[in-house]
Amino acid sequence: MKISRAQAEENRQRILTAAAELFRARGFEAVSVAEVMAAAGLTHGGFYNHFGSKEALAAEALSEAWSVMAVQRARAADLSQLLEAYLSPLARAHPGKACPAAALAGDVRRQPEPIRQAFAEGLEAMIASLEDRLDGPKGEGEGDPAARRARAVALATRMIGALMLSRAVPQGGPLADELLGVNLAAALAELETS
Amino acid sequence: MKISRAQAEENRQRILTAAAELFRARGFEAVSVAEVMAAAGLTHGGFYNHFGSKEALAAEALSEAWSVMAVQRARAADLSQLLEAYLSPLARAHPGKACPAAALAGDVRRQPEPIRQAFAEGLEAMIASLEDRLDGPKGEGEGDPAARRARAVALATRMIGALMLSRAVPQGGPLADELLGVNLAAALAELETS
DNA sequence: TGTACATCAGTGAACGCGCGTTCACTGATGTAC
DNA sequence: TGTACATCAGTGAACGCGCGTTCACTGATGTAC
Repeated sequence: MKISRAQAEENRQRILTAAAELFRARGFEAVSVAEVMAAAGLTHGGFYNHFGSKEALAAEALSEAWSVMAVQRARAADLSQLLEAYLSPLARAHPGKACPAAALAGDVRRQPEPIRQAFAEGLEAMIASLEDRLDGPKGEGEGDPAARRARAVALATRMIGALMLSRAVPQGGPLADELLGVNLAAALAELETS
Repeated sequence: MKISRAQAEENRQRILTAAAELFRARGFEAVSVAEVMAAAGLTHGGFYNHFGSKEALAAEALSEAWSVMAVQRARAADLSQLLEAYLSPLARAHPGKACPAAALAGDVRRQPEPIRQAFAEGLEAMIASLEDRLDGPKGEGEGDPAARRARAVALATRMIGALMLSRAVPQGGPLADELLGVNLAAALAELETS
């Protein structure tokens, strides 16, 4: 049966939202097209009415996930609150709803260029938004711009690396908590000396 | 044809070495058992004479890769040399021969417990060897042990996170080099203030 | 030491399965008149 | 506004393919005597 254009557009968005969560939760390769479609309440055959290939879906879903993350970042009151939410047991427990980089950085390396591109764009946005929030609430004593950029790059690396590693080691063990705790403390300490 | 026991043992080791490189290069799921066997110069049917399952191979191959890395760490003259080698374009270009954590941290999260266990053991060894090398050549002014451990955990996070991210973004682009450069500089700067 | 035979590492065909993608078909939607 | 028809999003069976694993078989090795 045909569906109204508005309904079709809504379905496309649901596929994208489902894919953004499933890919983050389980990786690009372990999630099938049929599974994404089922999560969106559809059957797999219609997938190619909306996307040219699974790869095209992956690239769009990654951008979608980054967009949602950017909104969440913008909502944070300040950098320390953002860090506490990012490096939290809650974020660790739900990769499908948290940072795309921490969920997919390892996979992206083996994916084709469009996916790498989408990944890099989101990462650049994350770095830029961290940079904006470094050095006090309304940029009083900003110092060297290159140094601030470097601090933002290093901070993003720490955040993403810590969350990834904390998820990789046995859950519930001391190392998993230590990875979050140590890196959160180090990041917060660096904020003080700005 | 049957083969001598020594030859069989050598074959097992060749499978392990091939797997350690292939899994790091392309991930656990993207590498087939047949491919590993072919890389070891064998046919796929004999695989189960040596390992109970692909999963068992993955766990052993990961431990194997960590062992080789531990030897390489021990060979480094000092921590700054180790950092320069770890965060180098050469290491980035050859994931199959470099750090298992940077290659597989993203995949390990979705693997069964034995693989997570092997991952965590190797990571603990990496952290411990970094800790040993912090605070000068022969531990003069070591300070608080908990603080030294925390510095080692944070340093490992930075190393692994930087290498992973540098590989995920488009190769040859400025961001890939910036991720290595910024984190290497930050790590070396932290070494000064010990 | 020599001989007969059991062992078992390696081979390659075969298995069942799930994947990405294709396709003929359906029928409500949207449009031409 | 009403009617006839073309469109096209969604369905579900089918495709070719590669995977992990199994299995009957081979024949040099290693052992019992």
